[in-house]
Amino acid sequence: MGRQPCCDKVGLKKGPWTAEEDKKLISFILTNGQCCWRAVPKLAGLLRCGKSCRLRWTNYLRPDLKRGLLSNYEEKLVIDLHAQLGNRWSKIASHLPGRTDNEIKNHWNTHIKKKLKKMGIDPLTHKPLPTNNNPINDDPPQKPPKDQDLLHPPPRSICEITSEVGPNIEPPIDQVNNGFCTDEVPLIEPHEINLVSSTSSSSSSSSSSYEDGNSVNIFEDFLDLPCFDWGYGLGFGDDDDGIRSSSLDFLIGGDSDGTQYSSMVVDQECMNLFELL
DNA sequence: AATGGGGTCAACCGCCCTATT
DNA sequence: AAATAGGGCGGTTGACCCCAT
Repeated sequence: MGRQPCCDKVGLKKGPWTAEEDKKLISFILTNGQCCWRAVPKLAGLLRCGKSCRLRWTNYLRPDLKRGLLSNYEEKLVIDLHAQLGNRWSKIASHLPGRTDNEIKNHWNTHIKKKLKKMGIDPLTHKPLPTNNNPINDDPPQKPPKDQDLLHPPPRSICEITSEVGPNIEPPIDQVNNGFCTDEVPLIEPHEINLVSSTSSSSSSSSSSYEDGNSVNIFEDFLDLPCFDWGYGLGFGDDDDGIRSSSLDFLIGGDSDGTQYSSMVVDQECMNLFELL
């Protein structure tokens, strides 16, 4: 027989997460690490589906997430990667540390698509839009490129396309990124992780509004919690072979507009502890 | 001030691949 | 090998916010 069902979905809560639920989930994962998601709601005392917990964690609560709009460079990288990978958002997100597939997908649909169309570029094919009276359908069914297509990209360089995006766009990725092609974008180093914790109420902060109307800065809670395992796959110095850095120190930082900085260090002892879990 | 429309994004749904028994 | 569940992923929805009228 197979595994046990994920959840029976009976009596489970749906909709926006409350601050209380977030705290429970965060403290559970910080204490126990990411394990079997099916067991998480039960063990954490949440009336949520394990899947919902996973989504909440990966898309919102993960401490290594960047918040706020994508930079010009990130946007360009997304366009570039989308030209190669199609709507494989998770693959695209894996090249942008601190960004989630959901976030990139949303940004694509709400910003980039329009931007490209405005510039006469078909967001699906990344080629110039036809100029005849046969405009491209808004959302025709899109086939993801086959692997062999990825190996043999279209003749027109995506750099040619993305270089048309606008005057604010940065130079082609291959030049900016120390000669890496987009499939070789290096993972961010632990010391480069910069978690912005703004006290403003803008949507680009780490604050979250809850259904009860409260707004909570999640990272304030993190600072009170012990060191923990970020788990594999979070991009903290993990390379493709699963090798982790011996320590993780990163900033919960800010910028020139007065946002405070503080640092959190996860040392080897802590890492060893969680190896055992 | 009211309201309608558009934009944004967190969260859910359902499919599919992989792992497990 | 087959059956089944877990987890990941892309698509979609709906609530909220902002802005123009």
